[in-house]
Amino acid sequence: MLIEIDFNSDEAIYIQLRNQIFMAIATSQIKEGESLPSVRALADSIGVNMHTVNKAYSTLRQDGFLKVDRRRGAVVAVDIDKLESMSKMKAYLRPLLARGICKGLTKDEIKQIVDDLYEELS
Amino acid sequence: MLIEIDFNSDEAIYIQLRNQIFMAIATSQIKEGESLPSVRALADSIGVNMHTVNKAYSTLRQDGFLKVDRRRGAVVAVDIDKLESMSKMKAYLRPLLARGICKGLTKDEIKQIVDDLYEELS
DNA sequence: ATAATTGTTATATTATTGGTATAACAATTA
DNA sequence: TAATTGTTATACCAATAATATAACAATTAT
Repeated sequence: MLIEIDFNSDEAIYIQLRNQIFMAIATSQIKEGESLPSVRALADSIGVNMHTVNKAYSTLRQDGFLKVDRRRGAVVAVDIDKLESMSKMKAYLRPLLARGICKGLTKDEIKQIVDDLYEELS
Repeated sequence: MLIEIDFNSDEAIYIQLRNQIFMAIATSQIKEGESLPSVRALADSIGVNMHTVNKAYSTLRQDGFLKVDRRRGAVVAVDIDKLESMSKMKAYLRPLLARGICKGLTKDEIKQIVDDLYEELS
């Protein structure tokens, strides 16, 4: 798994990590049932503290993307709750779309971006 | 202008403020050329410190949503840079869509949410 | 059986950020 | 002249992000 952290970003490291794991799962670079590296191994490989990785894993577990097995470590196991996912997506999207609308982006332009990203991520 | 702050939210107050101003501009509750309340007046009306409002206004100015006129205060003046807006939108959307794809949301379901939000925000 | 590795938890420290509290400044307005 | 504007500066407190050790029980490998 290829993880790239920008240490000059204003985005927290554990958030960057979480986002890249989102993308790795979406693009099937990591598949359902497979294990992620151990917190120590991943921390070592990207040069951050173990707890930073642990925090990313913990939030992913809490949000239903991983299940932790004592034997196999952090295993990809996505808990599908469509209603909740739709609701969260809408809440996250609302201020973003409002921002775009202010900047004159049309509905079709937004949908085009969605198409592009789906192409990129699937 | 109706501003509602959730003091129990984990979202920073100045971010909540900024997002609601995005939405107020998008829905034309505040129109181009109109002034926002003074930082002190708005701070008073929602019960927060002046600097919290000032921070929201400053980021909005920096991102090209307001221009500050010594006489008229913070005036809505959206600077349209479509290329940059598209680029930012794509960057913001990427981890969100990755998250949605992991949760099994289809392209059409995302587009439906975009439609709903455009209906709500325009 | 022993040693090593797993996720997890606990504590402590440092730096940064968010928010508040005063206070002052120059420019503008009433 | 007095009041209000955005802006800036300083200080303080609380929460968060990240690091550094350290230990624990459970599991795995030797």
